[in-house]
Amino acid sequence: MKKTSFTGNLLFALKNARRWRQNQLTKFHSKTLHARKPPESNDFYSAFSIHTRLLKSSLLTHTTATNHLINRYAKLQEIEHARRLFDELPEPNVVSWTSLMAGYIGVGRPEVALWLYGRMRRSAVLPNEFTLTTAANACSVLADLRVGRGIHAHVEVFGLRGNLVVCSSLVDMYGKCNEVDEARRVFDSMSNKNIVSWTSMITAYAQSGKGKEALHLFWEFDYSRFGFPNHFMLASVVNACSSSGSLVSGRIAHGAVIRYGYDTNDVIASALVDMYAKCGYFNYCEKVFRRIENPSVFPYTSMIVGAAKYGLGMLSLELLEEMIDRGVKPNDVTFLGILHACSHSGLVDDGLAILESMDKKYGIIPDARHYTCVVDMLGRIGQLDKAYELAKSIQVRPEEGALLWGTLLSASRLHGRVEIATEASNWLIKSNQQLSGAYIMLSNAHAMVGDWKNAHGLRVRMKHAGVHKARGCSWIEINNLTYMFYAGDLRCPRRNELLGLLKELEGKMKLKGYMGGIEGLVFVEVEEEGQEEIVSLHSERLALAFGLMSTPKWVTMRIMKNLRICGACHEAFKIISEIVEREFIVRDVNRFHHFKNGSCACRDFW
DNA sequence: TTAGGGTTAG
Repeated sequence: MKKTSFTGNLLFALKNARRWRQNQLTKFHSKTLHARKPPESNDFYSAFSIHTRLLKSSLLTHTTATNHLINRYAKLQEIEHARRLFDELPEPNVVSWTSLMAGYIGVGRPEVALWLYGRMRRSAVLPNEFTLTTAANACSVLADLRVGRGIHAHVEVFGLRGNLVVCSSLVDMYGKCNEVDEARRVFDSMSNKNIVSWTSMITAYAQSGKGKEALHLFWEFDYSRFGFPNHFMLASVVNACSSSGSLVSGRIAHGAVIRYGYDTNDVIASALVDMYAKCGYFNYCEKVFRRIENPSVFPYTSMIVGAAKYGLGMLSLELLEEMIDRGVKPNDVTFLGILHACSHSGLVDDGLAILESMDKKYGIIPDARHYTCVVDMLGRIGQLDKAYELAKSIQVRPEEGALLWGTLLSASRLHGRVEIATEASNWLIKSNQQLSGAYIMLSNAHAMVGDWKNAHGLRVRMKHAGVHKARGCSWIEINNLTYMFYAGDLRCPRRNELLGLLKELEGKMKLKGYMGGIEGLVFVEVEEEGQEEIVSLHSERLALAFGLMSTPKWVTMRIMKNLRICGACHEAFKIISEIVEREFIVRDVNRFHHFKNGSCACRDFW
């Protein structure tokens, strides 16, 4: 069947869903009936008993026999047992090395797997396709591009570029390292492909924020050759829909998920909850979530984060309580969501109590990301000194510090704390992070005290360093069309009408207790910075003006520079779109630029 | 005897 569109592909899938499900059931029963060993035998005690037998018969120096045991312990995540057996092997072969490497990845220590690979390369044992796949997998987990490229080179050297599994793992590795073009080159070079390689490539696009490209690739996926999309692929497609903010595609994908019988699948449900939250339909999030019989930590976290986006911090806290009552253990990301929710709903005391309890009650040690949320929380309510002290007390790597000090910079700018903003900017410049914002901030700080020479000097330094400020923009999809809004764009012939509406909305917002204002956000009227702030204000203020937020002052609904769109903005933009000219409607959204960190912006579109 | 794809934050 010829498929020409995403919709076509999904409709085809829906039509064949029943046949496919029947097939799956048959396969499942046949697998169960013909299974040689019941799964219960594959546990630690059975491994231990084999271990004892090998020990008694002095076979622990026999490579093949011991490999079985290493592999079994590795799969059971009993890595210390596997390691001891390996260390005692007089002649470990490629299987011994690969099994142990895979074992270390399985217990969340991929760096040890790569270290073992290095040791193996220095020994007389040569890697095979299994070893290189495992090594590429370790690089994926670590997002280690440098080592990943080395593994790719070894794939070429050992003549394994034609191996389907090896190449799929390379596609995945490049995708996880955010080198999506490289992933595509490997994908295109593959003469053999299957559903896994296609899923890897679709996922690479979706996870790099290139949702449109992911969906385009999905259009090309040929069901008749590779079979119907499975739950892996559908989860990625749903993720691609949220990444592109495409509600229309998301709903169609949801239809396919239901008909394939995956709607209560934990992982897919998490992706659906996330998609509806990002596309502005929180009611749907709840519907999807409540259909899951026993939600794991993933859907709970998606819901907590979704509620946080809508300023429903109390709901996020209730969900945390609910999951704990049901015996679901929150993880580090759950707490990020909770702290984010507290920060955006002004629940500072709750947030601080949660931070305190993370380690004590749940055994999760807060890291730089959690502290960044707390700095954000304190910064939003103007407790800049506390936020600054906290930021200073945390030891961070430059990448982690970019977010931490960038957050502090935004908060100090918002509250007019020039001295803290200057400290934050200096940290960022010294660490070579977020240079444009830091330079502009420092320049503004000098300008504020009349030091124009230094203010100008910093601008010149910024130019010399090749640092440019991205132009802020927002976009929203309505009826399958994408509407773009640029900061400070004066080309709209009815801009006065639009600005009048914004003014009116701002007035309404003030009545609701909003204390901020343009003067509080921008110290000196600097073109680039002013543009960015105005855009962020548009979305935030519009959302607040519609009275959809529970605690307006702290709710931020930034849609600038990313694709997270809230329901309130959606409504607001619907109204605005009625008064702006058609030239603001953009049909081709394939030219999105993407930042390395996964956030997404559109530049130079016009 | 050893290998690949999906979800949650900012």
